Amino acid sequence: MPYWFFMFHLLEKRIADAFAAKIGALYGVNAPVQTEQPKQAAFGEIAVPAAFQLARQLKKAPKAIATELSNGVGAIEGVAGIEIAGNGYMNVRLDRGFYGAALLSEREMRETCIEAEKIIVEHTNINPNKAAHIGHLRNAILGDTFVRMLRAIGRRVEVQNYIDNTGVQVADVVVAFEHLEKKSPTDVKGLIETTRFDYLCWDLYARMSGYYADHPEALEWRKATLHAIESGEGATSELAHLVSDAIVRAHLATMYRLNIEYDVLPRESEILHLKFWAQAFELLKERKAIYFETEGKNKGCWVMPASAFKESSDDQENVEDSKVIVRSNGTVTYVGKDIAYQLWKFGLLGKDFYYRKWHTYPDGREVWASTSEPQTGSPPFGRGARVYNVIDSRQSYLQDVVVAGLRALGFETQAEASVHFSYEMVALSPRTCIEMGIELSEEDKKKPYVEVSGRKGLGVKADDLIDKLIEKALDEVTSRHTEDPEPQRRRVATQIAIGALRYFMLKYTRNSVIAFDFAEALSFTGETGVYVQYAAVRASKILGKLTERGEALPDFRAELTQDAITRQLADERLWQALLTASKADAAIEQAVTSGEPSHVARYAFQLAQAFSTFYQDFPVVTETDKEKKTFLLWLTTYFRAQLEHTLGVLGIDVPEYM
RNA sequence: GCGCCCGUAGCUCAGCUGGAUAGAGCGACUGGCUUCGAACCAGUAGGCCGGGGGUUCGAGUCCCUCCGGGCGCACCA
Repeated sequence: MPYWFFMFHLLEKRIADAFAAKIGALYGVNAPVQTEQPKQAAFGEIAVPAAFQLARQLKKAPKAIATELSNGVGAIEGVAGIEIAGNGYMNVRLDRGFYGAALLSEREMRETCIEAEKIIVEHTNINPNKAAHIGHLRNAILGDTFVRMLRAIGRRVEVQNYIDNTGVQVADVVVAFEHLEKKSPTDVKGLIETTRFDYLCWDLYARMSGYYADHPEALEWRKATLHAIESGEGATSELAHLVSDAIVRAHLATMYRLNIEYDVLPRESEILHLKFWAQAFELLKERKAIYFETEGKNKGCWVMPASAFKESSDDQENVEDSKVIVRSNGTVTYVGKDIAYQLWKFGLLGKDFYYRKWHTYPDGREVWASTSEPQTGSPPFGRGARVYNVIDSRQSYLQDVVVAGLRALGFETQAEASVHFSYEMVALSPRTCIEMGIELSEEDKKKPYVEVSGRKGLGVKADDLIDKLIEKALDEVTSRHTEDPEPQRRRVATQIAIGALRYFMLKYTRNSVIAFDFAEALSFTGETGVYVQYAAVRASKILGKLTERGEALPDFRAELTQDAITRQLADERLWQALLTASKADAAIEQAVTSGEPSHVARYAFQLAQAFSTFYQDFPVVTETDKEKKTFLLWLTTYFRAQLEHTLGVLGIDVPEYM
């Protein structure tokens, strides 16, 4: 509902409706009319290809139909004219004065009506056993941007970051502390306070993986540790909580550097202790979604039949493909727990966590973490109407099984509303591996990219990359503003670095593999976040220059009549600039529909390009014609607002200067 | 073996439910700062959209097939 207020959308709909009505009246055909953007600006603003679709049904030349329609459709408010082009396109030209005047008065119409339905977006989900790396950054930035997109169009969103604090990965670091390092919980507490703990664990985890490879018998330690962690008691369990809590704090700090915040941290330990799984298990058995296998390789396990999650063309059921949910020793697999968690997200489990406040961000937002101790005064979480799981595409098989679980339980609606928001991995370019001193095999050298591996400690740490970006940005800022105090320069440099990083992770579509390359990520020219920020800063600079000259910003609504706007927009360059700038909300909405944050990034870049050409072509403050100057100033403020709005959706700040 | 993803300019990538002359950025080459700061702008060169079939008024986009690359397919998480 809210986006019909956006001018471009409104006109598109108006045109589509008018044509649909005419087609109904003339030919008795009832179908929605498509509109599209013409390839070239010279063709007008909105193209209607309806004549092509009709040509077949009516057995009539497209051009003849187009002629009849465009003559018959009559006057549409906001439309200046319709032309026939090619062999049947109807190109619509907007009434520029009408459009400009509408935009000028539109501003306070951007009210957000928040929907009652809650959307849950789960992202980040990093194993709390070591520092975050660039792959995790893609997940978090993608997830956070999608959240911002949803909120921008008025949706109510809850951000969850699932913490697997009882898994093998945490256990391995605990094993390393206890057996390799001989550390007590007190020792580790000391390390947490005095060292870069997430980095320390990064190395320790890699060491432990190596140790297992050389000493397979050490896997017994892992088994015992997992057991201890699961029980929730004793020094080993205490150590595990110390490690995972400290690492979670480190991850949240890293993500906060990127303007990423969360609402709630559901933790695996509570899923265990509050017996979420037991509840889900009963449901799955009761509704016959899983069965007890009595023969074959899965003998003694509770399994989900392959037919539930695989579409096989031939109906011969392959028992080998079934998915084990409960092992023969009675323990539950990862997918099983995930089904329980997914049920909870929709409020279908019949159980809930307790929550304690984990952290309050400087802006006042609170993050809550699950706990098994009864608490009062926490806000409600879960019970989403729609759930997006931001998880890389390698897990699509498991995600399919989880959704199949919902479906098998009879929760068809919720299965439909479960979205695996998948994306491809971030790998390393061979060049970057060499730069980092990583040794590559002959085979790897030939590959276009090399997969990162936490086990091997192979990868780029998120904070290292951010630091590197900030230092580079600081050099650039310093070269332009030598006289400014260091903290100020650093603040600006940080905003630039984050802008560059977020944009870099967002400009690729979700299913293209990013071969991470330092040279590309550190680039501040061309299609980058920095370019977009620069445009916004320049727009502000114009307005700053004006006040510096002792001039005030005109009252645009009073001074710019529709006639004045029509006169100014007769200049094709200004019209194109305004048109591009007016499409921000349409771009965001389309990106939400297609689930593709890169569309917003690309629009932001186009917007900045449009501003940069405008900036080059029209000196604003020195303009002598009063009406023109007023118009140029308005366009500048409009650009500035749209740039800031779009960058905000991307989670990128506009620096005070650059 | 089965499933998913990718193949578009030298490189990195866009291309919305099939639509007009396939677009950006980087790199290369030409120009433009006594400035609302050039982290910019204007321009040039560069394409059998992996190959082959098909569907139709129309295919980079849909279907089939082949080739090349990646990732999954655990009683790991």
